[in-house]
Amino acid sequence: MPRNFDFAEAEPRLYDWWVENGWFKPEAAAPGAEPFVISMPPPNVTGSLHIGHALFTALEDLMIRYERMRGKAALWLPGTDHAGIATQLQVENMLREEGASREEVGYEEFLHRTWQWKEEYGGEITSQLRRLGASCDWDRERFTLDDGLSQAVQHAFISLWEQGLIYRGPRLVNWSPGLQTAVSDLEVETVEEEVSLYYFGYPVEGGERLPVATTRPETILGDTAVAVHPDDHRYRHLVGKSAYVPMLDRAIPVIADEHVDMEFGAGALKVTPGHDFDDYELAQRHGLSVVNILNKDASMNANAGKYAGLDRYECRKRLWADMEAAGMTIKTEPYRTRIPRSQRGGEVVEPMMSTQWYVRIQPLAEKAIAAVRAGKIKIVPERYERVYFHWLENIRDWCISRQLWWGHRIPAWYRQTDGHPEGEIYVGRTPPKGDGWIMEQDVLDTWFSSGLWPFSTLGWPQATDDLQRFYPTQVMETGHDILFFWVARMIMMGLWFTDEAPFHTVYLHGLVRAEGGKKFSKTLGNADDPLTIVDKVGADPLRFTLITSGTPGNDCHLDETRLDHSFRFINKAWQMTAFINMNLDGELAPGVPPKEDLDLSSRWILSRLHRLIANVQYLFDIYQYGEAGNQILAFMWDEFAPYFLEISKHALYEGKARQKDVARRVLVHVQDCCLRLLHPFMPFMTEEAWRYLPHDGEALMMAEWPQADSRLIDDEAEARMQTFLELVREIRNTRGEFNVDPGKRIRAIAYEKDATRELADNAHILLRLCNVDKLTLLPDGADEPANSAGIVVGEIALYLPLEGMLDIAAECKRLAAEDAKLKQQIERTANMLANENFVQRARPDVVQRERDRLVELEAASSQIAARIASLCL
RNA sequence: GGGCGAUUAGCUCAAUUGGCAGAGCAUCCGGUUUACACCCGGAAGGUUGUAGGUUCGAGUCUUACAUCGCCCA
Repeated sequence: MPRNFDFAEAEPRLYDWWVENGWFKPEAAAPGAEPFVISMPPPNVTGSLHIGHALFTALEDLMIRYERMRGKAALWLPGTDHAGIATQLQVENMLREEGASREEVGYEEFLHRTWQWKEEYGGEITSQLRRLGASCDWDRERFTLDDGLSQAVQHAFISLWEQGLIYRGPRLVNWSPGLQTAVSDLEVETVEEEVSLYYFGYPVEGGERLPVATTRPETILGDTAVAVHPDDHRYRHLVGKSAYVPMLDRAIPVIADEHVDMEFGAGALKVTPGHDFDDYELAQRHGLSVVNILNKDASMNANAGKYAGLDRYECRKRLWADMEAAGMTIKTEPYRTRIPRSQRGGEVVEPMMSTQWYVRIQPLAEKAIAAVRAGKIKIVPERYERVYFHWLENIRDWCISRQLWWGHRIPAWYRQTDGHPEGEIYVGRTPPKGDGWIMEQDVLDTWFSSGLWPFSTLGWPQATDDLQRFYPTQVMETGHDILFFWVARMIMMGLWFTDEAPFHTVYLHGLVRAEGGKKFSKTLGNADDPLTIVDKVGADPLRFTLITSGTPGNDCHLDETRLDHSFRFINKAWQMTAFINMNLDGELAPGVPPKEDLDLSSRWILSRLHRLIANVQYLFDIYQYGEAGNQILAFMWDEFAPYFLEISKHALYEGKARQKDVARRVLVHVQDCCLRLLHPFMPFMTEEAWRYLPHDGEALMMAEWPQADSRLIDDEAEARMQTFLELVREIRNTRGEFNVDPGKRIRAIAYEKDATRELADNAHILLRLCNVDKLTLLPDGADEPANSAGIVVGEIALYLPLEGMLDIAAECKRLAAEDAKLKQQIERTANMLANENFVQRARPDVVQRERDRLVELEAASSQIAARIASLCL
């Protein structure tokens, strides 16, 4: 076995080997095996791997590998998302570099170029996932613009239309002037920013001025009313009169509405229904007209009069300057308010009137709420269920059309009637009979197709074999930041179209943050490329670190020192395997030796192991993978390696054949189980190391997941071993105290009784762990050993003859300190037991534990006292 | 304005139904014991954000507050 695990060599080799054997496919399981399916959250096809992908890969691959080892027909279905806006922007950038534009090359050519681009770069992300060890079924890989998925999208759209759940119409939408498309509410981020609040007097008939404040003066040009609160005695008398739009002199009414905030600004409100959502609603109530003053690129249109053609911000400046000159302005002051910005690109989004396609979402949302309420879908962590409900209960119709070229073209057709180019609408895959039908130009929101992902990837709407066998899926694992965008929409669409919850569990992970606590993202430019980490340390440490760095749903920081620690743990586990491997010799009977052959340390380590297995199982059941990983590490590094491996050297190097065999079988069993438990966390090292242990079966990834065997859990062995290990630590400390050379072998002496006889039977423990080569038992009443340091753990007292090295004064000081510590603990425990309430109300096992502890502490204390009496007084 | 999360060792984080607060890194001391210096043995480091409440017992449950972060309006 090689001295170190060469991850750079082994990772690609093992991955190819796994793939070649078809083990990533659900068909690798026994026929009729219960399926376990995860649809991979499809990364953007334009994207390259960032740390968030690495996290979901680590988690999902862990779940999949675990279930696969449990014998399930595990299917992790991978794919990518066409990411309408993002991809289109990439290709437009490319064209710009060539000095061209989307419009110049034209629709057909642009799509051609985009597909070309996708073919060239779209595979990058999936090849990166492979480097992390993702055990997905690549033969089933899907892309949201595939034929099959496109048909699913068309089918869904047409069904919703036929059910009256899709409508088209002019509404106020979030308009992205740079991208020149509508975006949904979710794609707009509002962030508080420092802006100016402009105060001015609105001219009213009769010469009065109605003071108004706005952060967007250019929208004055689109005002269709000025509103005051009906109870506002300052302005009540103006209601019903006309006001005049500054610089345009357009007459608009002064109206009264209870929604006007008398406290804000100067107390009156300018109403711009064409460019403000609240004003739009207000206008609806009052039957006001709507004026649009913007072009699609956010320059001013003809309704802006002499300002037409100006950019929105240029217009703001000019208009304000003109109003100032006209003496209409009052003041400007700094003001903090929330500015809506496009999630993609960051430009300020304008509410604008536009004709778009919408999903009437209420009926779908109701089903989605009911499914979670009824427990058909569980969200982990549970607290996100409230977030989910809140969003769905207040949901607004979903604007699904986008003015893009890259995406699923809406299957709708228009024909001119009575001079209206869109006078007649038909929805269907192909145009209806007759001439003059023109296909809709708009495409669908990418999330519309993503919403179908768990079933469209399996062949829906066709009743394929895969759909029948693998749908519904089991777990949806993704980031909590896309709970609304994606998870809720998948649940809505899944329930609506398949009448089944698309998965029974939603596991939401947190975001991986960089040093400053900022969200990793490409636009922030601080996303460390996970592959540079993989190049440096391999995929296993990255995966293990990501999984053990946080708890479900909570954000975590990726800490380099933890990464380093994971790397060293992987080396440690490799070295442990190497040790066992080099101590094998010939055939070994499989499984755990019979109980009568097991010595104390074997019974102890097997008990600890099976307790660990039970714990890990419990933790996996409640999705606490990080804690499970940490417990496996702690068991291996803090118990198995430093104690059992060391102790086993005695049997291996000096034992009889039978003892060697038992030791080997226990070592192999424990390490084999550990590698199995670790495999879902770190597939590469474990797979490679496992080959060097005796094993059945070809690959660890296809080996059985360990089951805790309660017959091997042995409280008594654990307790007695615990005492011995405490003695070991005490001896080490005492040696240190008196500067005994670590390499020097020393003796120990004890009075003979049951516990010390057992210790003598296991004297090799002391030899291997603290270099005590001989334990002498004295009969009762024998003289106390001279020149010895004394050690007490529970009822066992040991004397370490230290000849010239012992300093009596120092030893007395040490004993006194030890005694003081014991007395303190005795007091605490005694007080607890003296408390009637505690004894009567606490759980019996807790009370018993305290009683046992008290007995042990008192035994130790009296022995220390005796030692002090004979040595120091 | 409403909701959620976080606050634990110098730093990054754990702590499974409430039962003696733990790791890693950093710090200090000591070690080339034939699996591992990618290592081993030790030490130090805490009023668990603040103030109350429930309980025999609170990091954990509860109330209020503070600071930071996120989501929704």
